[in-house]
Order: sequence, then C-alpha cells, then structure tokens
Amino acid sequence: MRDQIIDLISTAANLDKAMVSDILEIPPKADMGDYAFPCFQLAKTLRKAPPMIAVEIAEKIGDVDILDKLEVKGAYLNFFIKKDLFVKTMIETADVDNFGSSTMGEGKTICIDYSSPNVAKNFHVGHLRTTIIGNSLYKIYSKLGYNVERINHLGDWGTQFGKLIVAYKAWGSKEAVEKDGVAELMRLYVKFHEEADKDDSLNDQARAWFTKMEHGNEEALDIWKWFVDISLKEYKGTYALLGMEFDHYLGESFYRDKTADVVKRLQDANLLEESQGAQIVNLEEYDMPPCLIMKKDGSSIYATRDLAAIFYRKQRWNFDKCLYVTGQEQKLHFAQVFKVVELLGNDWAKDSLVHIPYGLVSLEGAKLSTRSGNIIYAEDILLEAIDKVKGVIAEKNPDLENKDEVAKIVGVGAILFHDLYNQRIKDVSFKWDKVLNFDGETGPYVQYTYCRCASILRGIDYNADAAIDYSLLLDEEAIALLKEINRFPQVVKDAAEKYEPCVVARFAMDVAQSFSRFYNADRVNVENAALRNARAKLVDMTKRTLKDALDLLGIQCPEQM
RNA sequence: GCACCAGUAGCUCAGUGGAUAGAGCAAUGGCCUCCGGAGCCAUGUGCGGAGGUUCGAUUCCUCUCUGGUGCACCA
Repeated sequence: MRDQIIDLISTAANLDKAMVSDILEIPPKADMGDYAFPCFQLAKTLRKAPPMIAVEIAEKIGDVDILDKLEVKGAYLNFFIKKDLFVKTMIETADVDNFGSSTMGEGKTICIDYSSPNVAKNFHVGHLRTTIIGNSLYKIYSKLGYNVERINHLGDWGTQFGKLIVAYKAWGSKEAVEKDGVAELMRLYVKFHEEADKDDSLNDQARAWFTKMEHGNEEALDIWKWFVDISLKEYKGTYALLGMEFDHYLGESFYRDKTADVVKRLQDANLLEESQGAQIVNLEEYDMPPCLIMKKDGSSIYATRDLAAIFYRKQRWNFDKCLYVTGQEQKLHFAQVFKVVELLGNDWAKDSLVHIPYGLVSLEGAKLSTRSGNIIYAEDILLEAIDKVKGVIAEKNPDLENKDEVAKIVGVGAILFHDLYNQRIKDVSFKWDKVLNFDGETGPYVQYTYCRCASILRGIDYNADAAIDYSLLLDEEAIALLKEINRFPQVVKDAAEKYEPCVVARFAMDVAQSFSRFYNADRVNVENAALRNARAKLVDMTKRTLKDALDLLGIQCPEQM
C-alpha cells in the first residue's frame, strides 16, 4: 500500500521514488489522514511554494481506487486510503514485522559492560540504573538478531582494597564481616576515610597493601578474595530478584596480569611519558587532560585495566561494538581511554567503543551519601515495591492465585519501568511516592492492560485462524490502536540506534493507552461472531505486542494481577 | 577558570526544521444494570533570555542566565 502511494506520487510529480519514500518517512500526525505527504520538503528542490506543489500533485493523481479521498491542507497532501484496505494492510504487516525475527544484527557481536558494581560497596539506587539500562539494551539488541555478551566488569581491584585491608586489620573482625557482609565492609571503608582525613599516612599504607596485592602477596590476596566472594553473593541475590543474568563476570582483577602488556604497547608506540613521577599519555592535542596509566608507585589504575579489557574483548569476541553503561560523570574518563586505544593505531575504536552515560541519582533532592546515611539500597526498593503490590492485590483481587509471584513481577516491573521511562541522561531525584505509584504512566498500568487483554481472550470464543472481516474494524479507536501497534519494529530500531530503552517504554505506554480507549469504546464479547473475532484479533495483537515490548525492558507480564 | 550535560504546563517528563507543542501526577466534574475502575472522558495563558540562519526555529548556530557533573595517582 505504501509502495502504491509512492508510485502514485512519483509518477504524478515526476519525482524520484527514493525521494518520495524519504518524505513519507516523516510520520503523519495522528488525525491528519492515513498518510500525509509534506510537500514543503520539495519546495526547495522545485523552487515552488509548498501549497502549489500539493495542489499540482493532487490534480495529477485524481481518482485512484485505493484512495477514499485526497485532500490538500496547507503544505500537506493527505491521502485517505480506503479504510478496510488500510486495516487489512496494517494487520498483515504487523503479523509479520512485529512478531517475526529480525536479521538486522546477524553475525554481529555487541559487548555490553554494565552494572559493574564496586566490590565491598553497597548496591544502591544508583547502581540500579546501569543494571536496568544495560539489561534492556541486551534485550533490544538480541531482538534485532545481534549476538550480545553481557559483561559485569566488577570493580574488584584497586587501591580501595588496600584501604579496606588497612581498615579491616585496624578496626574489623572476621566475625563482624561474616555476619554483616557488605554492610560491614562499607562501615570499614567509611571508617578508613574518617581516620585518613586525620592521618595521611594511612593512605600510604593503603597504597602499600594494594601494591602487595599487585605483586601477589598471599595474605593480601586471601583477604581480598574473601571480600570479593562476600560481595558477589549479595549482588547475585539482587540480580536474581531483578530476573537478570550475566554471561561473564570479568572484573578488573581479571586484567591484572594483562596491564603490563598495555604499558608495553604504549611504550612501543612512544606514547608514554613521565609526569610527576607517574606514567601518562599526553592528550593535550585533543583538548583533554592526560590519561594516567601507571601511578608513581608503579601500580595500575582503572584506565590501564579498562584498556586491557578492551584489547581482551576485541580479541576474544571481535565485537562490532562495545558499550559502557556508566554514569555521565565518567564521560571524560572514557573519552580518554577510547582516544588512547585509537592512538595505538586502532581505527575501529572511533565507531565501536561507545560510552552510554546516564544521569545522576539523588535522593529526595540531596546527594547520595553513605556517610550521611542518605542512601537507599536496591534490594530495599525492590522489596518495598513488592510489598506495596501485595497490599494492592489484597485490596483489589484477594482471590488471586500465586499472589507472591505476581507481586514480585509487578513490584519489580514498577521499578524497572520507572527507571526506563525517561531519557537516560536526565538526572533522577528518587522519590518514594513516585516509585510506588501504580496509576497512570507506570509499569503496573501496562501490565494491567496486558491482563485485561488476557482476561478478554480467556472469556470469549475466539478463533485465531479464522479470516478477519476488516470492514468491521473501521472505527477511530481500532484504527488508532492498529497504527500504534505497527510502530513496533521501527521503535526497536530507534531504541537500538539511540541506545535508549525509554523509546520502547514510551511505546508500550502508547499501546496500552490506545488499547484502553479501544476497550472503552468497543465491546469485544459480542453476539456477532465475525465482529467478535475481528476485535479479538486486535486484542490478541495488543497482548503479544505489550508482552514483547515489556520483555525488552526486562519486565514480565502476569496473566492476572 | 575550562569542558560536558540539562532547562518545555503547578510537579515529573515526552516531542518535532513545518499543520492546533503532547502525556502522567495533583485538582474539579463526569462514565457503561455489559469483557477487570491499577480504567475511560472533560477542563491547560507552557518551549529560561537575547540575537542569528531559514519561506518557516521550541528544534540548528552564537552569546547569556540557572542547575548538575567532570578536570592525574579513587572507580
């Protein structure tokens, strides 16, 4: 149908088909006809006023059998396609495009580095963002046919472990760490900083311990390994709650024997220079501060390990892209590291290394801070949300089976959806009443809509294979819903291109809203079997679309809630 | 000081080089003896400011104001 329109216009206006196709890519406003042709795009090329062009083309096209009417409105040519033909095309296209598999990413590999918590630190509301966004990107790229490697680049190496060891030896105990886990490690870490503010020599001790770790000191490594194991166990609990997994836990420590190679490469390329006792790559030429490679005590730093990780990943997976989902405050760091890779003669670094920043999370307007106690842990948020859902279920649907399972799906879904609904880059001010609100633009609303679809289909006689009488779906609400559903394939591509899960989240919301209007306007369970079947087809398509869209966000759909 | 990011309705946020800039929250009023009321419908003086490019700018450019973040031995 779209092709027919393009034929019509290109013949009538004597224009290149590709050009007409491009112009038709601009989506028409919802109530402005089934296809709108914005002629102002041609104004420059043809040196005529847009309305003139519209009128001319309209006259040449005249009466065509697929069109209901043709209307010139300002600089737009609006095509009103015969509605039943339009509906038929929409349904058939969606059946293939929405629910078929994409081959767009076939043979391509994408590495996503996300979540990557710092060992021995609490997994708080800020870490939740990278985890949720990264997981959604994994789903989106997988849907497009890419092979995706999910990498958890744990912050399990670095000077902070020197600090922790010093603190543990001075103020900690085995019993306390075993009892309170990460919370105790966190306490020790905070204690260290308080003391180090008064006594700078503690920092030197910490560096010394880290240097011991780098040189394979057994005592240091035993303690370190213990801390890592304790932390990892807690993180995995949170991932399980979120329903997420990783393909690889390759923390910074994994690269500790690979940093020497990085240093050698840089030396060989003559990029390394000494500055204030440390080894750096000068990036002045690129308007950036130098990239620190080796500290004055000879130990590695995170940039070194990031470089090692890039080379390792490139060699192991030969990725087309490697994405880093971290806070926007690390933007400069990644710009520096990527530039260094490029300077080593790797042209691929330019396009394939991508930092995906997200905005800062604050708490009720104040900065997150462990020291002042202004912090919320990821697990607490999830559990709180699940609890709230239990309350709502008890009130609205007390007879529901598997309440706990549903509460988990809906509660976690609420948190995920809330986090993915806005653009990544926006700063987030965490507010309990927002997060725990389930009305309006929320995950539970979309899930609720899904449940309604499921409920309708459960309760009626519906033959999914019967031929549809398209002329029965010509009302405004049905067509609006169909148009919405048909956007799905493009939405997924846009989301992938922009690295923005919110595009999918917004889409899911739009579909849910369109469905609700349809639901209120058109009864599905009617006597007339043909009408019932036609509408049920729409319900079925909505249901599948919502499920697939939410799945791309890492959110599940209960059949009842 | 330099750099990066953001500024759209009371609040939280979508959106676009072009038709009348949209949702949700909050508020008020309404909705089917009928498929799930976590729903639907109605009510809106808003693109931080000033220039510029353009037939047309909320969108692109410059300056400016406000907020956030970063700027070597933390990650």
